[in-house]
Amino acid sequence: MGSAQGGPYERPHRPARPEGTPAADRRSAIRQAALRLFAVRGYGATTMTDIGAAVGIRGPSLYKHVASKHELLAEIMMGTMERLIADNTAAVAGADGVGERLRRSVEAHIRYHARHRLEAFVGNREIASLVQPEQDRLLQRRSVYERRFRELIERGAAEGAFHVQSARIASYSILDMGIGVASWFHEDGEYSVDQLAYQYGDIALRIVGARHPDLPGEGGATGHA
Amino acid sequence: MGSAQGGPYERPHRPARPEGTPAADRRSAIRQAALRLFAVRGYGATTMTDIGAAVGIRGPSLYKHVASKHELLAEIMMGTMERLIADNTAAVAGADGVGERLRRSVEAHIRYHARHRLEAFVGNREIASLVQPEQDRLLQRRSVYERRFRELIERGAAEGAFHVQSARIASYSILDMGIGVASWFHEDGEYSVDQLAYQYGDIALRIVGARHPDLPGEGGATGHA
DNA sequence: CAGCTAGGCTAATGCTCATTAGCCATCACA
DNA sequence: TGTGATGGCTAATGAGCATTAGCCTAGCTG
Repeated sequence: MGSAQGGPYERPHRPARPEGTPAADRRSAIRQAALRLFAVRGYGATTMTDIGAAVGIRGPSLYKHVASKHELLAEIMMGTMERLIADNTAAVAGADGVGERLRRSVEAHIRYHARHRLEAFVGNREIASLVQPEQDRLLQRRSVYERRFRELIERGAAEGAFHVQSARIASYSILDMGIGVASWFHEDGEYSVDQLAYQYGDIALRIVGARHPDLPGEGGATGHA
Repeated sequence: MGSAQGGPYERPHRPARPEGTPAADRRSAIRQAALRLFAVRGYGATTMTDIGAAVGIRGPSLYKHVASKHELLAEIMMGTMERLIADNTAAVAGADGVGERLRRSVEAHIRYHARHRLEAFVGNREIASLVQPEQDRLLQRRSVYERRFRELIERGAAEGAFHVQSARIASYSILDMGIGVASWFHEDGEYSVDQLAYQYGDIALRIVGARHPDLPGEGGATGHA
């Protein structure tokens, strides 16, 4: 016996569950592995065999857990967008004033892109790899997210708290600089996620021309808490 | 007669050169077509047949003009990076003072990302699709480009003209917001390339905490040096 | 007008993949 | 102890693709 398959291969039957691994764990391990591979090699260059190998099984066995490679991508990307929106909702809740709301929104944005850099990275790069019903849905959700920033800045400008030439451009520049974080941030780098979020919050407030106590401008870093 | 190939196909022999098309033009038409397709579908999802069809020939005929699909991508990406660096060099030449140098650098950065949005878009998204000698060379060139911004900001901070918490983060945020332009800019949109470049120049100066006469903001001109 | 070259074309070639089929061992549970 | 479900595995299947081979015509050159 040994290898019961009868194939010419030497590999013994691995115990089906190395640990106490309920089905859900295995599935999420697959998603994690796929995420890492999509981030490093790109969706198109990642094979089901690669993903399987990363969790210790063969490519075809993945189909016992996921419907398709596309489903994996769609799930990762949609999940990312939804969490971004949910984080924004939570961040903004109970904040008074446009300045505070913008700061919290930006901090949540940065925090997400730093903490979940792979998700964010893939979520931004692989849009063209999505197939049609999903691609449109994703873009719609993204535009909801973007609109929140734009409208917040428009409101701030209308109230006289912000001073921008274009709310649209201000919002894009703030969002895009956050997206960039996902491509260079490293956990063990110079700054912690919290420090990063705080600094980007300051930068965003500068972009919209808000004056606020923490950043007097001249001697900028001085007063900050 | 008609189709001299003898195949079962109905397609007549297209004149080899619809216009006065010297070899170089055909080659650059191919590069253009490849660029557009890479941008829209992604490198991996674009086939040689697609590229051929876009210039009116069959996939295999492309090999009379280019060595491989990879070569096309590498050429596009390297060319983009080199022009970005060259534009920066030209922009900065003869500029006095860190503020002016930063403004001109940013304007050139934005201008490139708006005018050559497809190149810039592909250049940023398809890094993982490059094979090894080229990928490293590209990343090296990119880090040269990034370093220019960072060092400029460091210098400005040292001179007391800029006020940033981190030159690295300031430079990344400026570069990243420019990269973002390539993904949403549209020639016939709300702003011209020049207007866009100017606005982003202002934003960059705000990010680095430079006071400057053009953008008083709310009493912003107050402490102006 | 002979012949070379450039640049098309079709038809292989030889992969690489995602996905499906069909088989089997383990295990929870009766 | 028997049995059904779960989750592995190998071996198709079928498609798509980059690239190569080999052929052919038109047009220039002499």
